[in-house]
Amino acid sequence: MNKHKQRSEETRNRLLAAAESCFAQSGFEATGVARICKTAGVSKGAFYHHFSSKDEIFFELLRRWLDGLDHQLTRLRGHGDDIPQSLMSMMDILTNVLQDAEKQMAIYLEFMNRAIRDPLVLKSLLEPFHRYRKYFAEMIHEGIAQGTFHDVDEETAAWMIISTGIGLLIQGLIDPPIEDWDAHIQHTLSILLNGLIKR
Amino acid sequence: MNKHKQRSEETRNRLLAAAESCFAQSGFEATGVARICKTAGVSKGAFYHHFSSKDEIFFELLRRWLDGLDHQLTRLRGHGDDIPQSLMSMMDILTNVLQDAEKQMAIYLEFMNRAIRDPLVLKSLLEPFHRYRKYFAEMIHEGIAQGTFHDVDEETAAWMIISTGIGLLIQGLIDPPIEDWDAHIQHTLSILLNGLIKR
DNA sequence: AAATACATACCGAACGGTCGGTATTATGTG
DNA sequence: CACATAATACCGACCGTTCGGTATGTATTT
Repeated sequence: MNKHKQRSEETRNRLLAAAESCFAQSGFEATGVARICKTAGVSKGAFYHHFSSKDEIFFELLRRWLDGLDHQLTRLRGHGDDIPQSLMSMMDILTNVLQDAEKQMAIYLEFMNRAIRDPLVLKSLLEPFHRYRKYFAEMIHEGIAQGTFHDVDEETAAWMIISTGIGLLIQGLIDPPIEDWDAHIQHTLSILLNGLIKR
Repeated sequence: MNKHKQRSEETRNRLLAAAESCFAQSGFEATGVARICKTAGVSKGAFYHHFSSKDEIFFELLRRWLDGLDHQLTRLRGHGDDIPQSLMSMMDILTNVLQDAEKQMAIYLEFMNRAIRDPLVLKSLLEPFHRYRKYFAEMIHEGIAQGTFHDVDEETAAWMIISTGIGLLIQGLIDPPIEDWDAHIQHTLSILLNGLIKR
């Protein structure tokens, strides 16, 4: 029961990787199951042995991504009460997302694109989205209470932080000559924090 | 020579409207030409009489949208040197885009989604994008020269303004319970300007 | 032998696009 | 004016291809 499991898991991962690459390259609809199989170097039989449909492999991809985000979020949770600093480190998550995805980023757009049409995808996407926003809003609330921040509307500010993240991601996707993501993001965040911090 | 042109143009517009609606609802790939025709209430023959391919009608839609943006941009160009005020009015363009699209917004995502894959779409999208960014950067440069703004990196700030716009659009798409776009955008912009204006 | 992990061959549906034909309108001629 | 001719706008059956998915067979491990 070992050789089987090993081989099986490897095939499954190859399929997932291939699907991710194909979806990022051509989008969900334009990608055929046949091409995923060819990219993975396996047959259609193998595909339908591991996944019941093209949809299912997409959902599995989405699930893994969201799990990764969640993992990063919980790892960063609550260390110290220097709010601006915490905000900065929260945004490191974004940096990670932007950097380690790089060429595969296009699949995020695919996630969003499907989310608009498919309520199930929407729900999966929205839940962590809201968690993020809530978390940001709490931090800003705390910052205001401490007197560090201006008395801005917390919800709006949280919205804006996420907006900035999404905007950066998409601009990075569409207009890619970004040499130094890290510096760019730092720059952007400092402007954003400037708008929040009292001086 | 009149009845023909009239009827023809109306059919063409019906097809364009139908295509816009279908693409927004289901995406480009998932929308069949047949459904566009059915929505428009005309035959396939009519479709291929007016457009040489499904691609072409998509490009026409994109072209019209970009033309609209350009029109709004040129109408607002250079009136007064109150930089923050000008910036605010520039952002009115965004408000317009967000509001008058509303239900049809999803097609913007489709534009972006295709831009990643199709160099031609990308070029069409990128050019006005760059124009916007350049324009914002110039305004910020002027603001810095006037002493109104902090000495931030102009390019980064321009990037950020656009990022905010895109982020708002996408969040509005995915997470729609926005009752009052106008107030929301005003709020957001004031935070952004806070980060730029000296006090 | 039984089960697992795949490969191959194939199916019906749906796709974008074509094509021969018709109905309506504009135009040239007497 | 009448009437033939040409051009335009449109119809809808149809074609080749590709798609997601299935049915069935085979090799390998337990």
